[in-house]
Amino acid sequence: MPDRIYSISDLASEFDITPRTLRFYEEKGLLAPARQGQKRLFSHADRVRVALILRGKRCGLSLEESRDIINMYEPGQNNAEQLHSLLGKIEERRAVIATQLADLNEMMQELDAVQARCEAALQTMQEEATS
Amino acid sequence: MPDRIYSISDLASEFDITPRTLRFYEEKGLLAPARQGQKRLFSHADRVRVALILRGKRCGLSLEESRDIINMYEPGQNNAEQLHSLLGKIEERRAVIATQLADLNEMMQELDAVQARCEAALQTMQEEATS
DNA sequence: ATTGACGTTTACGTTAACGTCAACTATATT
DNA sequence: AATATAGTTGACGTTAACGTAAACGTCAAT
Repeated sequence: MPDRIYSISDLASEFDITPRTLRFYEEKGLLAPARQGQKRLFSHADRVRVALILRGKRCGLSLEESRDIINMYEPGQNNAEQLHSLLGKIEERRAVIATQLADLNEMMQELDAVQARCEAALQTMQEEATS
Repeated sequence: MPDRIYSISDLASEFDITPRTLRFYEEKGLLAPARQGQKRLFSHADRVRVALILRGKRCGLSLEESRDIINMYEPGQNNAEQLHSLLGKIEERRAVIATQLADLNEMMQELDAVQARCEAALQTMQEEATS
């Protein structure tokens, strides 16, 4: 049901955030849910945007960066200049992500090494205990 | 020269941060440079720690998280309980990094898709112009 | 001897991303 | 009608990670 409508607390509980957070995201221009009087009505598209924002956060993006990237996903009808500028931004972002991937892989390798040292130390302790 | 000594501005300019930042890291317990009177004397080991902190930041870690992870790298002489706890933390961190890697790869793929759409749009505009 | 470059501590200011009230509205239920 | 439930808009508080400014020490060079 892609045309389902979500209340603010529906989305809040689903994504394990507070209503305040969703209002804040709207205030910052990351969301623009429909209204019925005062109440916010979140669409499926809004829900996807929330998921993208949270993924961005997990990657260490600021809300502003997330907003920019999410806006990339909806090119709309642009002129050539805008498209070129967008391609440039995509290249920049790609570079950032590339170094981040490299950094994460490094950290992972080092954790492997530390883990190996830990297990070796434990092994040694056990051998000493049974000697 | 692994025994070289760095001034605070040496490291600041090398890593493109301010002296204030290095003092702040010390204040937060991430660094503990030697002193000669008032002056801080940064060793090669301190330099490595700074690099680790900054890599952590690029990965979206808080300073506290970076400090914890860096401390993992120097197990020192621990007892079995500490080693087990450390192994647990390593596993947790490994899981976080794994999802982060997945998130980044997703973002990268989506950027690929947006880029393709952009280039296609530009292509179309060019063809229209020469028709 | 004073200027300038570099360092120090102390302390207050700032931004991002919300948390936490308070006071109010609307709707549904008992 | 009164209560409960879910929503709203301010407005102020909070934490992390520094920035910025003041006031001072030190040492070499002019």
